[in-house]
Amino acid sequence: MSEPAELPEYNMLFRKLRSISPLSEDEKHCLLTLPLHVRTIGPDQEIVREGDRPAGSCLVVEGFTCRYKFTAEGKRQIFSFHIGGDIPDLQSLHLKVMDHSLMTLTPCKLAFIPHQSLAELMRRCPRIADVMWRDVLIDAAIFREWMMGIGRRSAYTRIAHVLCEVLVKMRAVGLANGHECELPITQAELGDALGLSTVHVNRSLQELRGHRLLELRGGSLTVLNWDGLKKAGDFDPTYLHLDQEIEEEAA
Amino acid sequence: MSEPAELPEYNMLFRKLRSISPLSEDEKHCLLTLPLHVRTIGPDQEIVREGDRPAGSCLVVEGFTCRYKFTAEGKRQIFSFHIGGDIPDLQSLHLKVMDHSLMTLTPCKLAFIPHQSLAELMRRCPRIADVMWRDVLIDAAIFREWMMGIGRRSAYTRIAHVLCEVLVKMRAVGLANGHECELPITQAELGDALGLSTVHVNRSLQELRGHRLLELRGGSLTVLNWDGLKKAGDFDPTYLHLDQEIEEEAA
DNA sequence: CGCCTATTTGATCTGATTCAAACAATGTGG
DNA sequence: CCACATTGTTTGAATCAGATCAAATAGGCG
Repeated sequence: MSEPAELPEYNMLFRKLRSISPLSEDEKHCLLTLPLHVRTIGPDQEIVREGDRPAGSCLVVEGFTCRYKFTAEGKRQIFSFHIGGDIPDLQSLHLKVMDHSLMTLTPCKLAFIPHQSLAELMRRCPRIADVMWRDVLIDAAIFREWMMGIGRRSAYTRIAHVLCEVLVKMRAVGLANGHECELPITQAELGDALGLSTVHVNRSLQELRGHRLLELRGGSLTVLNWDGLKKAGDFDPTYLHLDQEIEEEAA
Repeated sequence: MSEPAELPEYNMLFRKLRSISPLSEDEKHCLLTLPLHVRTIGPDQEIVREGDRPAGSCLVVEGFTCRYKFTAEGKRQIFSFHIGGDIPDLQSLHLKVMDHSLMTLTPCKLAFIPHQSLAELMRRCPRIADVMWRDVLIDAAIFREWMMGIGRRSAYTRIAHVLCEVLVKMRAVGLANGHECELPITQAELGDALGLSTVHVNRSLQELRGHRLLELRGGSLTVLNWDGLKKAGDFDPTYLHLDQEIEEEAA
């Protein structure tokens, strides 16, 4: 029998929670009792739909997913991107009806966790419940930051900002090497996330490239000038509330 | 000695929590053990500042407050408005450093609650902890909805939407009579919340008035045509996750 | 190779900003 | 009770960031 801790689904969950707050051995053991039902899904598949009442939440093990909703006029707003370790619909544990949808952007490995098991875990291990609290609060902080971008920053700044954010988040869970990471997101999707048209995303991206701040091709992001990009994106990672140690090694 | 339940600070807290989920008598009693230190503050006063590490959270008893942050170029984004019963910085219980600021918009009565007391309450009364979970998750849902507005809806729709939201929230805690409520918020503040210039807020508001949907003068909002305003604002209150009973009586 | 999806380019249009000034309402001190 | 200061609302004109429309390229991949 394989060591459960070595299973990628538990491993990603550890790394994510660890990026928020250190975990004791006890707490890790506690986590290992969580039943995770892994499933592989193709790209552009709905996971949960607005109006659903899911009986469990899903952990992203591999791939990229996003939350979104459509306007009455059929315009899409993407609220967040999610990567390995994230539990995008953790909220459905407390808010029974989904007020937005969830889909894959790339092929994904997802692990489903029954709400009951989650609730039990949090009852048995309050420290883990606290980390989950922190997680949903950080989520909210990211929403605020995106709001700030969409409401008050230029397209150029906004794009730089979100790319900084993605890189830092990827680094925090060990999915980036140095200033490079996977980013298989189309310009149209970026636009839907940032409240911009595809055309304008394309042009602003060209500017960022022109300023030698980054490269973004073939589904992968390379930051050429981290300080420059941070400045261009008005990016200060405080709002991500990463654990101090993690944040420092990323500086 | 006066009945504590009659004190307005506890009363507002009850009403707010009640709007999210029904409370048992036991739970109400539990709440009454929370120490609330009431303070009166003038308008446009900072309550907590970005970077602070508050030792308690504050309950709004009377008046209007908002969360906000400034861009590097000095543009302000308001993230949310808060009314009686709200605990705008509940998050500081779990995220020690504030990533945004909090200020009063009008003269306010605020009640401060030490984090320690809050934590104890939630430990002693898990049902109340659950309601608080729901509350911060609803907060996040409102952020998403605002994001949607700023990113994808026209100025006209956006303003209609936020006014619907305010009225529903006021009604939920008993601060509105019918289709009328206090709304002592300037057009500049509305603009900072919706990512619009004051001038454009003014013009869109005139349109809404012109369509006989509402009146907004002297710090008070009157909705003349609720269905019309909902439609104009692409407003569906699902995201507010109000308790069913409350939602129905507001329909 | 040919199909499909994503990126890029060009031209035009428009919702919203900016700047500037007038106007209204409210409050303050003499 | 009035003069004046302050803050908020309204109007007009000019400008611009970003949208839209349309078409050309460029990649991937069966």
